[in-house]
Amino acid sequence: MGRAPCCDKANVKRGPWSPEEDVVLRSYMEKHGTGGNWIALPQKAGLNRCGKSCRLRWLNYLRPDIKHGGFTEEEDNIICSLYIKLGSRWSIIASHLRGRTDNDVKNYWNTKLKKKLITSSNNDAVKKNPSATSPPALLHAVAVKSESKNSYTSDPISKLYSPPLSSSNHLSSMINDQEGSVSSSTVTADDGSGSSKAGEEDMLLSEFDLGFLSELLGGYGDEEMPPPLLWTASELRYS
DNA sequence: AAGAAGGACAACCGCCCGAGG
DNA sequence: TCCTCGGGCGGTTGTCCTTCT
Repeated sequence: MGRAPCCDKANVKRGPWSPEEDVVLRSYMEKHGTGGNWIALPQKAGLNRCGKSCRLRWLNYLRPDIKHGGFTEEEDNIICSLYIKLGSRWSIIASHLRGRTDNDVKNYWNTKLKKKLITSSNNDAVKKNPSATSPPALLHAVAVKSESKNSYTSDPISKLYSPPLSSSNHLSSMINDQEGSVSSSTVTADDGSGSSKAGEEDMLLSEFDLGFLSELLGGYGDEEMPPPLLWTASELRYS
């Protein structure tokens, strides 16, 4: 028996937001902030929407200083490098890019960056070894994933690159503890069920693959990452 | 010109976790 | 200590737009 839904889905509007709804939500947020409760917000604001939907709309679209599209080469490098180090921890990756949201980064990765990486790898592999007909296994895994609808747990690249973290608390401390770099050594190899051994077994990535990817990406492969650009509470609440 | 296919991205779903009672 | 609730996250789906045939 699952938990009760956060709202009555039959009685709330779903789908794309209208400009009118955006105006209502934005003006309410500018005047009151979230009030510490997203679930109650739509009722207070006079919106016939789920609280989570309001939250998502605000964080990913209406929030001030949000940038859409136009990812720079430098941002590409940061995203790729962090993906190598952290896996699909989009919120953390997004925190390193001012004005970018996790959803934005995730979409960008899934639609463009992943393909770009695969293309680059093919070209590079051919340059290095003309007789080679396929990219390294790791990048092949990306290609496999892009063609499948496998779940997260069976995603080969997630498996390889995503040392499961024991808790979001750990992630927060990881971010806060950073003094300008994201090190793979700060990531706990833990499968989330208390077995670190399983986590270690997941670290199947060879040095060759990591080196290859770093070389491929250039930029931040083995260098220090720029510090995360964390949003302050006031920025988030906009109150 | 019309339909199909693919790309981009907004939005939803379901799960996990921490806080608080 | 247990339970409930809300926030947050990552994966997936839906929709619109553009390009191709």
